[in-house]
Amino acid sequence: MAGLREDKKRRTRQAIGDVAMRLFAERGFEAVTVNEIAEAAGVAKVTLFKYFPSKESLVLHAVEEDLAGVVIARPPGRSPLRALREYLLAFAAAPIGEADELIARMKVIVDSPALTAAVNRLQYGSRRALARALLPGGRPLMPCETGEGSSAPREAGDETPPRSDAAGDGTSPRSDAAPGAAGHHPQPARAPGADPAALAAELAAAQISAAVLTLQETFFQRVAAGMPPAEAGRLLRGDVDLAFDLLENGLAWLGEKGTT
Amino acid sequence: MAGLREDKKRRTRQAIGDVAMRLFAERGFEAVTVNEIAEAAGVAKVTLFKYFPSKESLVLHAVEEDLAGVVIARPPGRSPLRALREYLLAFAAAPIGEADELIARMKVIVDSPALTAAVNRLQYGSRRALARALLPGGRPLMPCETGEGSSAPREAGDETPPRSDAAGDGTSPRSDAAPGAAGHHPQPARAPGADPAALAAELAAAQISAAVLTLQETFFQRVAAGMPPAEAGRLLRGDVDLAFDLLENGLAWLGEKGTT
DNA sequence: TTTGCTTCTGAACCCGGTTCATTTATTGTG
DNA sequence: CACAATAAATGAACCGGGTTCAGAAGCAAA
Repeated sequence: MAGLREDKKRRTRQAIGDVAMRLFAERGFEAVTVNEIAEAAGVAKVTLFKYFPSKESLVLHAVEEDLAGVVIARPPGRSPLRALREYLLAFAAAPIGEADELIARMKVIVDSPALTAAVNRLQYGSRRALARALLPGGRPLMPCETGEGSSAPREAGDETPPRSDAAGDGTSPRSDAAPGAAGHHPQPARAPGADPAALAAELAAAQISAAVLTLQETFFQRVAAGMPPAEAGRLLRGDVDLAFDLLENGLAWLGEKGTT
Repeated sequence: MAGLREDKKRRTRQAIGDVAMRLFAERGFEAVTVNEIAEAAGVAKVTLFKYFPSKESLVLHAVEEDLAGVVIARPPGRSPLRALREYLLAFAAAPIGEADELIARMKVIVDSPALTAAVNRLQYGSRRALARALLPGGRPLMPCETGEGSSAPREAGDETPPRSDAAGDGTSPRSDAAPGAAGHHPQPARAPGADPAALAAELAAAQISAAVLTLQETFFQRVAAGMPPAEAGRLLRGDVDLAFDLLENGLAWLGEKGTT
């Protein structure tokens, strides 16, 4: 039960990740080869790829938003948008541990086109999940009872750093599959039928997801540029409110001048 | 001037693209290697890569939305959202030539995770351009004085065609760059300063862009599933209206029942 | 210790993409 | 027409991410 073996595995994984981040921070993501990382970590390349499914995952294994989970787990009576807004506000207010390591990671991400693209890809995946969560699909989506305005003050320090990842770190390398026959998407690719509710959910998910990604990017860039995380968090709170006001109230103001 | 050479080049490019699409349609994107394509087209691999910057670009060289251009070129007095809506409605209404070839292309794209990811990447690029276009440019964004409605500056299509896409079809392969020194992003990565107007533009662009991508995907999937393009276009018109109504009026309805 | 399992390893391989020196057209000029 | 100058095509070697495979440790229970 002790899992002496498990322990060694955990430490190996940690070691690989650490040395990789160190090299990336020193020389940039694209300038470090996986061979170097493996050698520096004292393992074979093939071993490295058993612990991390791709080079990208060495950086992104922790970066993951599970918006769908937030929506699904929201307390009854709360609208999805409000749940998401509060989730992000809580994230912005949470003290960020290990700032240095985090800053380095963000710097590496922001400085690498390949990695920002990978972040985008991750977001695309979570978007599909969010769309399903928004659909009154499976179970009771909205009790409609509209709890009273704004009480329910959100248990202060409850954790919820992004920690909620379902299946390990995304960023899988080979999606290869059978060529001849049918499609082979992660998601079954929603039926092309003309269900306006499904499309509405998909559109809403896309908008929300894109907005959250933009917030995340802005935050990353600020931190990567050297702003202390606490300060960046403070700014992020304002940004979250702006973003969700836009989401809720729409962009009709676009084209008029005084936007505030 | 005749450009006998140019002509040959054009035909070679066409031939490569054609044979590639044929192979992709037969066996799927990932199951065909560039070596095969080159051999089947009767050229060397290196020649293929002189005509197309990447394997993906063999499929995506035509797929490109320039939303920023639509916004910039809109007639005076028209809001960006309205211009975009009309642009998409026009696209939906336009008769689509060469349906068969188009269907095959969409099938290939929809069936390949790598290609859908690439489409996403393209969209990400155009999103930045759209954000810039939504910002009333270097100059006065919100003088707060609210000039009457629309007379604003904006000499129609004069200089500063911010020429979004720099080099032909996107999907370039090597973004490599110097490791040690500063960043090297395509876009200078907007300043992390806290300009709410810039952020609002970025958020609006993200939402719009995501919505358009969703529309595009839906359309693609319908066509790839065998729906005649004319029919898909008709459905697309309704979808466009739904999407832009959502964009303009917001998602506040989320969580209430009767969506419609 | 022996048996059985998991993990690790090295080496070869695939594929997308690039470099480079060389060959093969095409073009413009005397 | 011949002849350079120029542009394009070629093959072969190379790089880096990622996989496969046979076999060599390492650990656990007997």
